[in-house]
Amino acid sequence: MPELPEVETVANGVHARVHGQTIQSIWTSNKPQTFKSTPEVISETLTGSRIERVHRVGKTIVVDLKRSGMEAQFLVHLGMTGRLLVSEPDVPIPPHTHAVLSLSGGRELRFVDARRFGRLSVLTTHEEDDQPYSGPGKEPLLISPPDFIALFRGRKTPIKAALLNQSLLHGVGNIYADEGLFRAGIRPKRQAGRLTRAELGRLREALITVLKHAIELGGSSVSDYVDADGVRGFFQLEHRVYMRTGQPCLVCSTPIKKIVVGGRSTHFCPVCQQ
DNA sequence: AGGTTGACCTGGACGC
DNA sequence: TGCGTCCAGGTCAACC
Repeated sequence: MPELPEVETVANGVHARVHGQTIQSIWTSNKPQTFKSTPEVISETLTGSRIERVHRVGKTIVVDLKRSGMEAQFLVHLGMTGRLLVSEPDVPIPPHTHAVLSLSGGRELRFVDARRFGRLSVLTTHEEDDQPYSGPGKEPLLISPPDFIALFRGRKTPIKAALLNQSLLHGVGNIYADEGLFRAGIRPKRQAGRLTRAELGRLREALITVLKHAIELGGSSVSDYVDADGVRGFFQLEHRVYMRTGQPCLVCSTPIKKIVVGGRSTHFCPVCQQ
């Protein structure tokens, strides 16, 4: 499931392959749920535009576009199983392909998504007060310690659920929430607003460490995640609690427990995390 | 308004 | 072998 490190890996890989190229035409499937903007609006905005930059905001891939002075952004959310692939046109179109962008360099940018939780949309900046896409929350890799602490003040929800709330911190999903909480030694069910400043300080550091390490390893491939070249990541080999239910904790050998928090499976060490 | 729950999807794992 | 059931989870709408 693509979270911040996977999305960043894909965005960087796509950027390296397509920036500076012009979108010559676009094909879209007829699956309306995939399109937050209508396929017509997406097609109008993208066709003839040059790709200036591909980067990541939260879990969203942002494609900066420019055409005759007009600026726009193409937003790609991978959902659970979304893939953004740069392919030669003679490579067969995989099943569940929902958009194909033909590029001036001869290759295609393809959006493939079996489970269809992914979303495509466009933002146009017509006027001066239209801001580029900034996401629903704060960037985990950039937030200061005081701002991080302030996010959770007064919150009664479990810290695990608060970490998954993208309007607070965006980019963290189920894997890195569990891994961050383990490395910070904090129980997922603790009330967010009752964590001490020291604990939140540790949590921020743990999240940054684990996210950066995962980016270095190309992300976690737990289901069918692959980067822009279709290559899997390696961070799943570094997971200490996620999907390790019943296996011994790598620190204290206590079996890892699995519970449900905020409707999501949650893995933790009952001894190391208090 | 903050918090919680279920719907949306489909492939894969599992049980009989 | 094959069928049915369950599970995975990012996000959003609906509800409390």
